[in-house]
Amino acid sequence: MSQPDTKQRILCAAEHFFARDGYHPTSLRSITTEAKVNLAAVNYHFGSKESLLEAVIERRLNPLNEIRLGQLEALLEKTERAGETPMCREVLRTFVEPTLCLRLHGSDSEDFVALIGRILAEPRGVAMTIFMNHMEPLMNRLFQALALSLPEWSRQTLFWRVHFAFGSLSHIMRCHERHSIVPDDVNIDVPVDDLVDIFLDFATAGMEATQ
Amino acid sequence: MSQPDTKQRILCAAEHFFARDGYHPTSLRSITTEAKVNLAAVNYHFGSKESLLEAVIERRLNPLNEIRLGQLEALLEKTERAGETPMCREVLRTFVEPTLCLRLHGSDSEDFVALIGRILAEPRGVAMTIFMNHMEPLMNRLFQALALSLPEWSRQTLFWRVHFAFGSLSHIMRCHERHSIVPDDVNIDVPVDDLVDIFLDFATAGMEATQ
DNA sequence: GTATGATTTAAACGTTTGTTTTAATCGGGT
DNA sequence: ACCCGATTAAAACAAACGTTTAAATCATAC
Repeated sequence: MSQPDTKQRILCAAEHFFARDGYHPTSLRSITTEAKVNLAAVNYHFGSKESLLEAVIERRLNPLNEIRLGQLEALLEKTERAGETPMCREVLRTFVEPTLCLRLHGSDSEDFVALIGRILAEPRGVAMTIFMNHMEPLMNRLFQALALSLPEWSRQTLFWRVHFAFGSLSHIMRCHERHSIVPDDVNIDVPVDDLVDIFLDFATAGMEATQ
Repeated sequence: MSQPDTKQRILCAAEHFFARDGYHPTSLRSITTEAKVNLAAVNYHFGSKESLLEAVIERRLNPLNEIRLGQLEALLEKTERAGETPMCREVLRTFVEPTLCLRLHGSDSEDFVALIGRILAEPRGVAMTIFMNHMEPLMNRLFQALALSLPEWSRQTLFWRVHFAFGSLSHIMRCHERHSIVPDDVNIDVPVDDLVDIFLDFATAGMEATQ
């Protein structure tokens, strides 16, 4: 093979454009031009534009969800051994920290974070079905764990608050671009660890709020 | 004029499709078919597809922001007369309640809420610039009011938390469709007033969280 | 070296897109 | 009754889209 990484180059270029411009506005021609491959390579290697999107999602989401699930199970095991109940903040952290870590410069997954943020914002989009299939087991486990850490709240209340927390998270996943109104004296480039804590302060308080 | 409401019918149909499918996937042909007008009517009355989007946004956003700003100014006047500081929850309410009220069945603005939710999720989209121009004055005023009600927090902290709160809000604006995983025993159709309170419980606690 | 399967290439495919054009039709003022 | 600007209608426009085709090229095994 003269260029053994054709598929990878397509995946990277597609990830880049899908994240920046969205799925529909991105043409296969712009992807293949950026990837320096022939136009037909997409259909040859992936079958269709939609299958390409699926491949882009799966390449990063599967490893990410394994990390998330691993951390969550580890936390649950640890607290159960100690006869304790997991803290809401720590449950959330197992989900949030691996996510925001991908925003690190040079993590080569920066685009993916923005892409997921966009997917979460397109309720009936092509990507949502693909995405949700890969998220459902983890989501159910996370919901269980949160119910364990917040036994005083009804499932109804819990559901909405998880919803809100995910809304917040998906919002900042989209926003390494500053498309919102940023006051002059606010620095938007905070280290990832700080951002995780800033977010967990907010989300944990929201989850634990008295009615 | 045989059909004096051609423009309005186009606006409604466009709002419907833009909200459901997004801006790019929606064709002018599907809009004009639904509106029962000729294809050329869009370009005749609005100039272009993008200008149509702008008109769709402005038709509802301007009145909405007037209500929001009116309630906010009223609150600030009232508390100032009483020599008090506005409560964070009430500041947020002036923004959130008029928004979620549009989700009411039969408010004829249900589609618009979902559309705004989508716009907020497309950082570099055509709609974002249009949208932000109309939001900036209100956003600045809201940020001022929140700083007043939460004097103990730095502008940096405040900024991020406003960001999170808006993320939560935009998320539920998109989700009168149930695209997320809903447990069987959770009823997603809560009255608007209840949803406002459920949201304000979460967001206020998040805004006021101790670090 | 030659045959073989995998990959790349260039070109064309048929649709669909937003927009423009040109003619037909309408409604109110003189 | 007639005219005129505003609106509607049908048709065509060029451009861009995802996909397919068929030939050329490559790497590898015999």
